[in-house]
Amino acid sequence: MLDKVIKDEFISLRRRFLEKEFSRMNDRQREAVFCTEGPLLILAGAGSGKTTVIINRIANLVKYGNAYESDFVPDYVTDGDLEVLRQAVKGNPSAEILRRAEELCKVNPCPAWRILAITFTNKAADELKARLSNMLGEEDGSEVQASTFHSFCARILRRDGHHLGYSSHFTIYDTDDSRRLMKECMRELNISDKFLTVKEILNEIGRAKDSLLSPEEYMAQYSWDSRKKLIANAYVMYQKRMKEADAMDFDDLLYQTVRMFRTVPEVLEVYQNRFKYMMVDEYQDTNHAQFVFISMLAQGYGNLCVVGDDDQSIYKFRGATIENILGFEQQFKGCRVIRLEQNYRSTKNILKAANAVISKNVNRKGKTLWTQNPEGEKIEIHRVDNEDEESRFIADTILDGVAAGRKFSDFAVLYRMNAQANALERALAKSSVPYRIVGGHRFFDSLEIRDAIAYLRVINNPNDTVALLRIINQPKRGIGDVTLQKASNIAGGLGVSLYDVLLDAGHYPDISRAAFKIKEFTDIIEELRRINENPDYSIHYLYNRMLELTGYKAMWEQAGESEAGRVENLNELASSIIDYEKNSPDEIPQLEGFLEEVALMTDIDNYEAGSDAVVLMTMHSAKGLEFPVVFLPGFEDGIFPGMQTFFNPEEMEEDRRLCYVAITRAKEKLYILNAGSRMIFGSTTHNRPSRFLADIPEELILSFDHYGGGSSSWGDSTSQSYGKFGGGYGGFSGYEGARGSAGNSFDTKNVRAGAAARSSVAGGGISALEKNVKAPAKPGAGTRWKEGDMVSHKVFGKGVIMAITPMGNDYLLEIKFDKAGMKKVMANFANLTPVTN
DNA sequence: AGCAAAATGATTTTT
DNA sequence: TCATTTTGCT
Repeated sequence: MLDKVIKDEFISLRRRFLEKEFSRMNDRQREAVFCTEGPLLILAGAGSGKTTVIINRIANLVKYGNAYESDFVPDYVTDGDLEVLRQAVKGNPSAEILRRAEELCKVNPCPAWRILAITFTNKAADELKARLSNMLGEEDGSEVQASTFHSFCARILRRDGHHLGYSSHFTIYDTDDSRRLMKECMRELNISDKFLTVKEILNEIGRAKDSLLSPEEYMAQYSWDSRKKLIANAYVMYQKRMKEADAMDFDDLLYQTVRMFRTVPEVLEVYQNRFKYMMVDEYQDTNHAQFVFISMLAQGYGNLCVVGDDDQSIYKFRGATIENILGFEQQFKGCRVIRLEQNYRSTKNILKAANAVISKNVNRKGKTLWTQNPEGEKIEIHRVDNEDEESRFIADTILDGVAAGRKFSDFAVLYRMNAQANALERALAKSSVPYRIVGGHRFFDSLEIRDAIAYLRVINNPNDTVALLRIINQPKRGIGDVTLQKASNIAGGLGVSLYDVLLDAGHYPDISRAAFKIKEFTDIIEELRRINENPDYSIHYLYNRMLELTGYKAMWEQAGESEAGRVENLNELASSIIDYEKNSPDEIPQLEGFLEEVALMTDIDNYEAGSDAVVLMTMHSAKGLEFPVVFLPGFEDGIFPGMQTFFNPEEMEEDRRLCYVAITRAKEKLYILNAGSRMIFGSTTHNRPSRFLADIPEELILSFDHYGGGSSSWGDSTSQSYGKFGGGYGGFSGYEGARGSAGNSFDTKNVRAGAAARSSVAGGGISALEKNVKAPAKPGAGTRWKEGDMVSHKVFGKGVIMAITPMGNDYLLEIKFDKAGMKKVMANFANLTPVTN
């Protein structure tokens, strides 16, 4: 039995040694690193060194286990050992001393493979692995299970999914595949897309899966609601088809895994026992299913650490529930909470602005970031005429900055909508500013790439009917919809896959007419499948053969100059495949592996700060990144915060969080812009400055007003003031112009502004509407209305317009009809004709 | 079956 | 505005 004095000194020395080991972190961060046991919530503000904490925490677990908080002392500790520690904690100890000290300070170190680290992006997972390998050595570093929820679940399901009747080769469907499949289901169930759109149904199914409701449970729960009953039917058929195709969508990956954990406890136990420590990054972005998934695993050892920032929860529309992070303390009793509030990224001014904006939110844990960084420059807020001026201002400011010694890559432009990128792109190109757009149209979403991938998917899994239908007549092979419809029916009747039917199309009289053409197609696929199964051939060889044999590439090559980009993309995909083959951990890289990577990949993963170019991306995509100078265009009510947020406080809070995220991307200088008028989606809007601007304290900002209501230069006419908002803003919030509409339905989701609303609002404001000239007679081609006009309605008959209210892209008319009485109708949908007395 | 014209939809999108 | 999807026609 060791002497208590020795014990106490040993423990205290061990702590000092560990503190020295992790001395590069601040106190809070270190506390998070050493807190290894039980549930832990780390509230990590923007730029607070969150990733560093995660990495060091894992490193600590692998190297020292739970040594810091443990009072365990090994029996063999001698006076000599104490001396080693004493030397190790002061001055510059020798390597030998250090090595022995490290040995002495281990308490239940955890093997790297028993640590699970969940991230949201592949990029984050890869980064984590790279930095861990760097810190712990390749050996341990690569053994830490760092992956996304989805790829981790996919791995589990490939191994154990047979319990649910899935093969280990199941295909992963993306949203487009799901849409196609749902369209099929709706056709068969006779659900009109006028009544329920594909999107609505898939959204609802997504929510059901997120709530872990099976089709049957969903049906039972909502049997009283006829609309939901229809959705339930669609859900049932959709899941059935997915199973038949041996396919899972993104939501299935989690939903099915949890379902399997519930029904087959032995499988769950395997994973519970394996993972002694678990960490979840970006916890504020988890949804309910992910919460249940991770909770189930955590029931094993209970060592669950989640890291996140409730103020940066911006993916509610993807199912993220901020309640997961807000309620963590309730859900995991005895949980410890550590706040990381010191920011290492931004200036004091930028942080103060961010704090001020986010403090207006009610639904939050509450955190105030602080920094030791300098005060920094003030935030510049500029009001300009329109989006072209806005873009020009940004281009000019960047050029000035570069002239003053900055790099192009120091600048980022973060916008709310991808559609805002167009104007920026034009201006930057005009000024020869190198730029890069991240996100928006994704490479893997382009038509030709999706087709090419669909071919590979059919080769990999011919039961993948969605992929098969996508490419079977692409290029045209004379296999039309009618034939495929019949073939599908036969397949359904026989309980086999569509491809099986096609394989011996000759046997079925219904489709025998097309049998020859079908055989030509299946012969090609069979040939390609043989190539795929032959280990002598690489994936990229298979890919090239596929492009040749199917005639798919030739199709685009013959399509002329305008489609040259598609051919380029097809070649680009070949490089991706070769890349995959090079980097694949497998001895012989498999097509299946490539397809899985593609299915779970996004373009943001490819963002690297490599080239010296200005970066353009959405505020969402920018989360986690930082730039010396940030421009935030489009700070206008109706754009940011968006229109839909006005009536929905929760949405408003989400947009406010997004604003917080955007502001905190800036390290040194922040420019916020807004335009008096803006052309978006083909119609012009007139907007007031964003209400978020009012939240930023005056003393932090420099305000410039270039808004001249038509003047196109800010050179001389610039009014500068050091208070808030230089001049008065003219204009009104409303819309002019859009495409014409001939609709005569009252279905609000189809509401569109028609040519009827097109006008040049010179004087600004509703007055322009009121002053407007008499409506021309042609309906739908320039018709406008004013109060007192006599009109005729298809259903309601004759009436007089009593009131006009602008609403969205349209106008709400209140009409007193002779027979039908007072009615409210949308101008562009009422299909009114003027009545002249 | 295949084409051109018309309609449609558009916030954000870690997988 | 713009790309893609649906439609209406031959």
